[in-house]
Amino acid sequence: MTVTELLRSKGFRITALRTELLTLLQRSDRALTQAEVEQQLRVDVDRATVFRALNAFEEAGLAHRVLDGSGTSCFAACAGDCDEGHHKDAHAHFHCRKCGSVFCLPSVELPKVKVPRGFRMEQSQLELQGTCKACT
Amino acid sequence: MTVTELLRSKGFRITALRTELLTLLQRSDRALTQAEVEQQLRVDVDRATVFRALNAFEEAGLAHRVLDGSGTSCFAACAGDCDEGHHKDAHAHFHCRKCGSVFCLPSVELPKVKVPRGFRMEQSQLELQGTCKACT
DNA sequence: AGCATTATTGCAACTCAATTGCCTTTACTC
DNA sequence: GAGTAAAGGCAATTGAGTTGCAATAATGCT
Repeated sequence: MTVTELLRSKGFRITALRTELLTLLQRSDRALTQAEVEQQLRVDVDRATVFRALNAFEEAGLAHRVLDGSGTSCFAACAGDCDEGHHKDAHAHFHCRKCGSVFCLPSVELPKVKVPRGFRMEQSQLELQGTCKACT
Repeated sequence: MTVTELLRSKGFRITALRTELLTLLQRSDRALTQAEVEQQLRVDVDRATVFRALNAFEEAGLAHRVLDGSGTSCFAACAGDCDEGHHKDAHAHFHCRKCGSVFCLPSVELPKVKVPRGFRMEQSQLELQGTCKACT
């Protein structure tokens, strides 16, 4: 599916920003913060606009959100089969301590865990920290 | 080891705040945000002071930091065998979606994962989301 | 193509946690 | 008890995240 088709299939309108934004996320091999997104976008947009677009993408299942080590949100395009509000990207994320980048590791699967009696688990994330390929 | 001995063993001075703070963290069954810590402390202290104390504890291996779902830091006392800068608390954390609490789950062990060639893993966290015992 | 409808955007203001500089206070050492 | 360095208080700042509202533009319909 093209970016345009993807956007349309979720009921979004086709605007310069949203097209560029989704393309950018798809082409990146790592998750980007909003600040990074703003720098890399060719179009000149307001922070609030990017903010709302990213949130809309997440809710629609076009992108998923990861918290980097310091608590800032990073976004990456979803593999493809995510639904509204339900992300099935069951993979780990790697945070580089040197450059701060967040990588998606589709090869690392999430473990099945048992939570204590009374708790009901709905989702899980596996976060790894270390040094990335480029920084080694 | 008593709280005082613990503090002294890490080279800290014995102050009212730091004693109370470490005691509070040890007695809590869940990780606390700085705001929660400030509310629960009997002594009246500045935010910056609590901030520095928590960071110092983390660096010294007395407490570990967990990010709650929204990016805020939570702190919990370490089990005991953590070193300066190297936390060995290999357990998962549970974030309740209703009350926002963060629980340590010592019973859930972290999986051994293989990272791609070129990456060097140093640490990992397993974060679970759902509904906690009290909120069910 | 023209028009109405409604999503999207820009602007501005605001929240809140996190953070820092600087000066004062105080716990610890000798 | 005096000196020293850590710890604390105060004030100001950063930066991400949010929101309301009015202006703009994409889409559907005729």
